[in-house]
Amino acid sequence: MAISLALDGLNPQQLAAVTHHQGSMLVLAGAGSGKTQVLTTRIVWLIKENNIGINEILAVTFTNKAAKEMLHRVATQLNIDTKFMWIGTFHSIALRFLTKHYKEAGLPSFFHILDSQDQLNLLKRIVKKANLDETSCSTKELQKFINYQKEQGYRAADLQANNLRHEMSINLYREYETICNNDGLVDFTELLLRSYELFSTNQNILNLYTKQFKHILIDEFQDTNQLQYKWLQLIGGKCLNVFAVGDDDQSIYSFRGAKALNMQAFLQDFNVKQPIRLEQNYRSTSNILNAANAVIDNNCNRIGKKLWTTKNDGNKIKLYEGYTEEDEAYFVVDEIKSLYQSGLKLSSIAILYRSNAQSRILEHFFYTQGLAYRVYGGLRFFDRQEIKHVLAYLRLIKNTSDNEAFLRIVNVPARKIGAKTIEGLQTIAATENVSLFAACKMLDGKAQNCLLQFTNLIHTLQQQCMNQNLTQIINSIIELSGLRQMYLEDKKNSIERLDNLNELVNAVTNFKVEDGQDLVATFLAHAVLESGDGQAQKYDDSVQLMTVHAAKGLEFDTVFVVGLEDGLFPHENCLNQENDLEEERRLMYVAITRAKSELYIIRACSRLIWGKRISAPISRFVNEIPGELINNISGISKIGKNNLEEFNLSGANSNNWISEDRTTNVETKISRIQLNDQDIFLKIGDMVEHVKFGKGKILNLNIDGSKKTAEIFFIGIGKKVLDLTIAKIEKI
DNA sequence: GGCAAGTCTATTTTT
DNA sequence: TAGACTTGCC
Repeated sequence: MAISLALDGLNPQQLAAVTHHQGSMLVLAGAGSGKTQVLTTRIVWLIKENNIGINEILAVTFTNKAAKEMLHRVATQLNIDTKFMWIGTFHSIALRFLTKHYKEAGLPSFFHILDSQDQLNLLKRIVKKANLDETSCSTKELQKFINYQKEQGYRAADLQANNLRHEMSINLYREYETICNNDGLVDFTELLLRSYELFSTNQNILNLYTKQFKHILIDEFQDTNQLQYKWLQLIGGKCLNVFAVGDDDQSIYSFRGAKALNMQAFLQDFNVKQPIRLEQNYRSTSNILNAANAVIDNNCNRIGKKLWTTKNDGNKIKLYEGYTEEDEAYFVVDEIKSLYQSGLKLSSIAILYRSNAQSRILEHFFYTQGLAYRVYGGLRFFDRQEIKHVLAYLRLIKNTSDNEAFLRIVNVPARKIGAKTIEGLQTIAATENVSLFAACKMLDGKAQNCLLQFTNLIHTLQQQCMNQNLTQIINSIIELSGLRQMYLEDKKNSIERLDNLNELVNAVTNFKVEDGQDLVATFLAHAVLESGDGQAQKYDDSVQLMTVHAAKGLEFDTVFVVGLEDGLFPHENCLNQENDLEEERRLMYVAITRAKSELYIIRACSRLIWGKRISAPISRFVNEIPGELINNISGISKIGKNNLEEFNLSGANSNNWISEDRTTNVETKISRIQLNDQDIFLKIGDMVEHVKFGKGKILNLNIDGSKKTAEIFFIGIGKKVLDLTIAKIEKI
């Protein structure tokens, strides 16, 4: 029996969690402790052993990736069609409620979900319309304000101004609400707030679901915010079988409202006497785990747990101290090359960094070394302009009141409908209380013809919608709107954008919905809620580059954590606040615990930040790892082991940031040198190859009349001063 | 519509 | 500082 086999593999704590009977439970699941296995096995156990119906379980996750993984595992263990199961992200579950009860929720039957960028664009227009500028009213701040209020459960009408600025924000919030209601738009937080309000004001509907759901399971509980918690209290309050899994040590999203304190509140509100602790780690070697434990031990605000393993010590953690960010990147890529040559798969290696900007230099070295890599993050498929344009046409076809969609595409491709015409339309729309689309027919003047052509286009597409499938509709949009032609003529990124349009057609063709669902609405929601992975090239075997945040929930054989300097990791903005510093430390904990067998921790003694060369002390988190777990391999630097002494990198041990003025830094000096009858350009920091000494790095250049010399560090040899008029070197 | 000049922004990000 | 993005001008 598959089910008993699944239980056989569990340790006592995991078994207790999986088979927990009555009442709510909190599971404190450490990194690598088999959390997902526990959640999915519990779902299977509930269905198979306790006769719980597949639609009587609600399982909520934070990311689509986690939801998919859960569905996949449940499907394989139960061999059932999981499409009727209530497994999904908070947002997709909320959407499901709202779609079903749109009338009670006060929504039109066809509403569109705004992503963060759409929300920001709309707010920009609102701010502009109110005759405010960025300096007096930052739209990003306004976005934060509105989302925060919604997360607290407040509508604009609930708020009372306590100063002028506050009053302005509230008024703009009110205006935003009005526009969203008129145009049928719902932002991310609105999905949650509106479904919360649906339940709190509509007892019948609430009863329907509190009766239906016998068991509720929540993953990554430490990431829940205030609204999600209140939502859960409403819907899970009567079921009393709420099973929450989380790890307070991996709470890294408090900057966007996550409250790890919800875990403590949960114990009380849901009457959990004794939480279950999963502390056995199945992922990392003992050395790696001990390092993680030692670091996180420095945090005061924790529920407290200690991970252990039966695994061997494994290798020590390798510490490499480069002298610049280039040295750091060079070392990492070179080391990965050796690992690859010794048989390691590239896809089992990850490079983790604190901020996205750090990937650039690494990418450069990967590129020059010809190693396959993949960067996570960045522009996602459904966020690309060409895709958003097509989807905006689709939105407008389905809902001509969607003014945001209208504004996006009315002049894309260009149809001579400029800012003045749009202003005219907006005036008519406001006075006549109609949509911009409807206003097109009312505007007289020069642009009338252009507007007519546009509205005719939309009408034609609407006609086609009646008797075409979605693939045909998307194709029609791309052709008839002129988008394909526009991108054909595009000088930049033409091929890429056309490829993406084709990819969109494929995505639509493969998209399936359940009976009774509105295909277009569902597809549009899918595009917003699951905008998909980064568009980085997918090689079968490539090194994975990502931020530590993005790495949560993943594991790799070999992990390089780079940029371990005070000011970068922990980030400068977090150094002064103890709470912030603790969150940074949790981030470090997440980074370390991603590694299964090999962990490299790396820092640069000096780094170019915002045009200034900064020398920062090594990250305090590195110092929190016991010395006996670390093997400092800086001595085998590919660029020369004496670098650190030679450069007298005082910053390495100082507690303050030392900033050197870039103008006095010789690194920018570029000299033209006559060499082998060929002109080459050399500057400090360049890598060169010498016939006899091999690879090296230029440390200094001395150009004095006809005398041209360079100080170069050669790998494994050390520093040499060479006469550039004779020396046989080549730039590499 | 295209190009040059000017402006902005550098912490993390899922939905 | 540098790159992305926006604005302004012809």
